[in-house]
Amino acid sequence: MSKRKPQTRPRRGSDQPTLAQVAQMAGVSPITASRALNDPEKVNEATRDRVFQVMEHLGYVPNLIAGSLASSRSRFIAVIVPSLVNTVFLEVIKGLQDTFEAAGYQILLGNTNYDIEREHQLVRTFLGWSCSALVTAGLKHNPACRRLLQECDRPVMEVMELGEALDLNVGLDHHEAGRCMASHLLARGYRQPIYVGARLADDYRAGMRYAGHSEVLEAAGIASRLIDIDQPGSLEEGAKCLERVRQDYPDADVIHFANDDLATGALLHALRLGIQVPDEIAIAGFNGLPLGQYITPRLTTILSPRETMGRVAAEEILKRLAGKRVTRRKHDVGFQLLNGKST
Amino acid sequence: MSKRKPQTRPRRGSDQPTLAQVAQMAGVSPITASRALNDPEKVNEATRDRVFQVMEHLGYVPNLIAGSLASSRSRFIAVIVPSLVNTVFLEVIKGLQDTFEAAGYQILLGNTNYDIEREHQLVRTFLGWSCSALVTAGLKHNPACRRLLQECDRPVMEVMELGEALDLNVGLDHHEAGRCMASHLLARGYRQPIYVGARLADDYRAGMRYAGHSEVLEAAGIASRLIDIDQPGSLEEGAKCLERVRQDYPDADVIHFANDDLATGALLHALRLGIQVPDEIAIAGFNGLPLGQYITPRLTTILSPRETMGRVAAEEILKRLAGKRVTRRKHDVGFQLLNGKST
DNA sequence: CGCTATCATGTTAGCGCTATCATTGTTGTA
DNA sequence: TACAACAATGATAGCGCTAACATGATAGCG
Repeated sequence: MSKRKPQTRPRRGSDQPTLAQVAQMAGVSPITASRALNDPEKVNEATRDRVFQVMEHLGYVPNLIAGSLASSRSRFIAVIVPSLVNTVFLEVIKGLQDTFEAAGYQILLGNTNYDIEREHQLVRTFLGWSCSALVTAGLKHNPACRRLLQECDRPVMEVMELGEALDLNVGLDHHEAGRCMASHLLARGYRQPIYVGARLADDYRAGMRYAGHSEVLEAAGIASRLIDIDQPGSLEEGAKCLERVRQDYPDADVIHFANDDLATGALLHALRLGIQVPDEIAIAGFNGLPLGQYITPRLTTILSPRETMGRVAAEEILKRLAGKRVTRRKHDVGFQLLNGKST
Repeated sequence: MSKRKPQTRPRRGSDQPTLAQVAQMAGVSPITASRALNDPEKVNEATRDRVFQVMEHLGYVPNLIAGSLASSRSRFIAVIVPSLVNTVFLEVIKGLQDTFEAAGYQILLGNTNYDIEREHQLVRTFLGWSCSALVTAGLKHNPACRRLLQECDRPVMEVMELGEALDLNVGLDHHEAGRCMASHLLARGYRQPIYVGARLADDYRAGMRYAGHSEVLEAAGIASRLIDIDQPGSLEEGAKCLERVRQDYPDADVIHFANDDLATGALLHALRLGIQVPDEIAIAGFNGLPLGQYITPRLTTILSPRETMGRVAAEEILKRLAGKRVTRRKHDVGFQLLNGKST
């Protein structure tokens, strides 16, 4: 028998109408239909209207995958965060989202769960989607991931903290924030402070704040003391920590918590137990969450401009993508001491 | 008259290595290299190792866009929520994310900002990315969007509330939740309740809870009263509402808030003003956020299983994508009355 | 030994779109 | 009138990958 030679092998992906079909019905070439969508000014108005009418009629939905492949541009922005539980990252994401969505970009969200290998995997995946830029929380990456980011030839933005960045960098100086709060505590007369963090190995930015805190204390001749619990920060853990400090370090006159969740938990628990804050023990936090600002006594904390961080990061990336020369690679969004009544 | 020369027109997208290059270096055909990645069992182990070695050597990153186009499958899941500010949606997203990411799917997150036209636009975009399934918060869509969802021929999941769904549906009965809380309030002896919501036109699920609330009250011969503020729910707005109720409705004996943010704000404000809760006025909320459960008096509220909702929704979709017959299209995740000390 | 089943790999032809260059007709202008 | 400049559209050839089918080698079996 005859061997079947190159015969047409049907293989339609979806049964959606294609640009080619639209073009044919409108009596134009596919490229004109394409231009009507992506470059409307280059197409005669009458033609354009006709094309749009057919699109409407057929319920045409552009296949963005095909378009991206052909143009090797994807309008994706990769965003990699270590956690979605923490509202801090959520607010950064929101700042990014609002800005990028308005500019017609789609965010690809990745969550590493504080696993640095996972980050590498996510970066690979997102590069595979031809993302236009990458945003990652923090400056810590494994070597392979760092190499990928360095060589991927598109804007790479590291947010949250400032330091030796690969490319763009928007954040705040956590070390300085730790110093700031410690100085405040000293100025208020506290001499037996204790720092309480939650999983500092993961939340290494809290560790940086502790380093700043220690530095200031030691300069004043005071030894710094640390408790690092093995639970994510929460109201409940904050309460537990308060009790633990009262028991194990009865001389402590102030607890400097790594975040507002812990601090607020401790504060509420103190109220409940009838412990006078700040007279018996003072409490400070970090983040400036609404909650801490809404209880009495108002929590002393440091406000981190989270949404701003996302917005600024997005704006800088957009500038780069628009081909503008970027003068400043590093943006310090700063922080603000909220002098409450808990210290 | 020589027309034109079909001369080769170079056009490389990125300068990344391609599968073809990998294949050539490994001395196999492209399809074998492709199989080594996507169907490892179908390739001889020695060959596979050789291919992987070359990939490693070249720093090959698979172009997922090309792969998706060729296979018309994308491993994207579209998730459309009306807001990112509200932690409620965040927790649903988290449930979705964890489950889908573990199954190798990537979430495409869209935020409508309570704009129903925007939802339509997002659905179009996401269909353009050949997403494998769509998840939207709520059952309300504009007609064009509804048609798209109906005809897109892939799993469509509507989460948050139960009702007349297009396809799959996971959520809870908000009307019943409203009834539940109202019954509780009646049982506790309150007779002058007032319901306070924030932007009920947007947050229509809170409106459904109000409907349930009214129904129960009216059955008991009590007229229902409503305040609908034009701000998103927050601690601060909750506090303002408390004052407003005290002034405009001095007879009110309980405030049933549409959410815990408002309720907690009111509760904290009452503490601050020295108003006795629940003796002078009782307070109830909805959601079961940790905060409300962590203050004294503990907030009476209804716990909505948010992360569970996301997880169940993802699991149902995955079942469908795996080709399993889905027996139940509708999943009621229920809710739980948290009987606190504020009522 | 002939025959089928299975494995490992290859050939060909797209997926649906856009970059690049080419072609036509129209207008401006010296 | 000649010619450049432009506006509108089209022909062709990919983007990088995989589906569908094909092939050759080896194994299994009565």
